[in-house]
Amino acid sequence: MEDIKKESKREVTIMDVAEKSGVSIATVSRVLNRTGRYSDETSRKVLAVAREIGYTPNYMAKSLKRKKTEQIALAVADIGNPVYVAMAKAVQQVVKEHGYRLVLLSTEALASEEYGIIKSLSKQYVDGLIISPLLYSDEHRELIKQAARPVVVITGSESDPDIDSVLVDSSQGVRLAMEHLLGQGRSRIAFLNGRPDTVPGVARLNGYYASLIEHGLPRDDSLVFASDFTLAGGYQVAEEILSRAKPDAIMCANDLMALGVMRYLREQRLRVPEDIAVVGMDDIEHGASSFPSLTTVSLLAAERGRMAAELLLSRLTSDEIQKPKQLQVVPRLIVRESSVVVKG
Amino acid sequence: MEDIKKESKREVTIMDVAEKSGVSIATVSRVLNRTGRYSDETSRKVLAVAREIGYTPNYMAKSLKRKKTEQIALAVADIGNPVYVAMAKAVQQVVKEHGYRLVLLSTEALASEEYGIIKSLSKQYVDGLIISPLLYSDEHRELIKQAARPVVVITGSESDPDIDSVLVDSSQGVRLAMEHLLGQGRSRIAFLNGRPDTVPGVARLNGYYASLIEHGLPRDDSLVFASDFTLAGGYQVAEEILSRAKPDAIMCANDLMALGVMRYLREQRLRVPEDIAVVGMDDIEHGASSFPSLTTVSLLAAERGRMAAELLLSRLTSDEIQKPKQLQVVPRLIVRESSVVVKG
DNA sequence: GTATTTTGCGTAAAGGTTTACGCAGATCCT
DNA sequence: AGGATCTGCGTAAACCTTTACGCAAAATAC
Repeated sequence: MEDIKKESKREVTIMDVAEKSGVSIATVSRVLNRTGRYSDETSRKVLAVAREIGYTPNYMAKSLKRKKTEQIALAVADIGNPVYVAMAKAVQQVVKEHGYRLVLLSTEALASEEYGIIKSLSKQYVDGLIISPLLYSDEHRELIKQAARPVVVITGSESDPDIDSVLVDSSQGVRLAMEHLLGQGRSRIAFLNGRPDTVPGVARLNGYYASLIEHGLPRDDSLVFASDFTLAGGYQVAEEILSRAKPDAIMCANDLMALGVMRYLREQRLRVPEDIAVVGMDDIEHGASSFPSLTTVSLLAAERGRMAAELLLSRLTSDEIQKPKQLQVVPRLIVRESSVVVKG
Repeated sequence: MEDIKKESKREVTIMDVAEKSGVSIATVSRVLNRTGRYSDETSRKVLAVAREIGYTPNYMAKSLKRKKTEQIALAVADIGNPVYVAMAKAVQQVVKEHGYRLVLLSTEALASEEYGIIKSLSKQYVDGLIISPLLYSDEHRELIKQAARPVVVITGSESDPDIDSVLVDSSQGVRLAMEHLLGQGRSRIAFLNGRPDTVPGVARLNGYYASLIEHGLPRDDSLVFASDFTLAGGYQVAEEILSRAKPDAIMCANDLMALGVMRYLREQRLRVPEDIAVVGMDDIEHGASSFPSLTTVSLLAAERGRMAAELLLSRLTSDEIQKPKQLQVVPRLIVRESSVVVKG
């Protein structure tokens, strides 16, 4: 039983095509890229030979020379969250229309991962980056400003004026939802936050507090809970919310946690919305088809993805320097069954 | 108002580091890659300079020379399907442990996309590919065999013996579920397929038919429907299923469609499982927390992802040629509320 | 003390492209 | 017919690394 070493079959290069068709590599390159001048006859010959011997360009070499990869990256915290999937799909569509490819990176909410991506971005396999960081520290901002490729940030309501950003005020979104709940006669509204050290975590909690103040309600920290933005996380913390806060409504910082909470409530034979109203945020597809369907606040993830992609592409294709842009989108309340008692 | 052209600030290269630290580029490269021989003193100096002037390697040049990118790709049909997300997460974890990065590609179920990826794979920005094709034609197989980088296919129950594959017999999975439904006393079981021209579409429909034969039931094509494996698709076709087939159970080819169907049933005030039982397939997280929770068949997506990743990495790291492997996983029935009537 | 090995580092080639430049021949103008 | 312009193509440099090879100096051996 002998070990057979891999024979490293040499790749077929542009030189092979050139030789076999009796022209120079420059000509082959011109034909293949439809650039410069060449006759119809040589074009036909070169293309025929290329197909015959199965030539495909080496993108490493190509982009080393061109300083372009025709790829862009989207870095999100957790691809398990449908809201990022929706964002990714929107980005994908836009970049594809422009002949770019999308590379999806999931950072698992690790700042170190994010730093690494931004830092080595300069010479990575992408021409630009869209990043939606869960955390958005000074270090992020510093790295992004120094990054050697265009970066667009999708984040909360405030960014750095020197950084291209697509913003949404999710604190405002929470206020919309709170207003709705209060309007439905709920008075003891618990708040289930995600990780409180993250951008959305901070913003949404602020929205909750701001809303209480607006309505002259007392701030009661025993009504505030935190989990991790996942369905399982919402499910786990639900018991504690019920036993400790005894609320008549639960405002959740995102839809996944809201669905987790509703699952627990159902298991406890509690009726939503009759016993407890539940509201989420993000407007993921599953919220529309859950039972009861979930009242939520849309932060227009797809729209923001589209805007970010278009902004990034405009940076890549134009070679004039333009002032950094700050685009904004406004949250929208979507009322469904989980928060409105229908009188039979 | 004048157009300011981007000044293309020259990247800092290994030559800059070499010059500033008074050594040759070879030495810098050795220090940076911890390879070959160099003294402690030069190491310190080089590293200091590199950090000072902010050097980061150009991966294009590096991989052109090394013929390695330290990246692998996972191509799936639809990243909007949570089952692929679960798969991706498992792959991500494995490759990360080995110092590789995962690039996620969503083909939107287009065979042409898949062909393109496999073809140009040889000189793309990845060292290997894991692909879970919705369609799996002869052309796929041919291209995969000729691909210049290792490819692992995640697909149904049969592949090519010359291709590294991770398999699961989803037809068997459907039979498990059917057996369960029949055991619950259901007799008029409709089948909601996904796209029937796909690998899973064919397999699952076959499983349905096989199951009927096993139990001596007549084949009734008016009970068979097709959609597109999405939640919205399941929702849309549900009305037709009800009006045309009048079933007492609906076997869905995947969980997303099952959730869509359940949503429609609820809107129609039909009780699941009392009026109609519903079973899905894939075991996505949302199925466990839907109401009622969804009986399903797990095809062990995460496990298959893990296996595929490990297989691919073993191909990449060992340089002995080994016979292609066919790994298999067996489906598992998961009974939940949507198919079992509890007597109160 | 010389002979051998080890150490540290530099030179230069290679990896596969794209592209600026230049040259010869064909075409056009007057 | 002589000059200018256009056309098609080749030569060679550049993109930034890694690495085989070789050489001088230092360390070790006897």
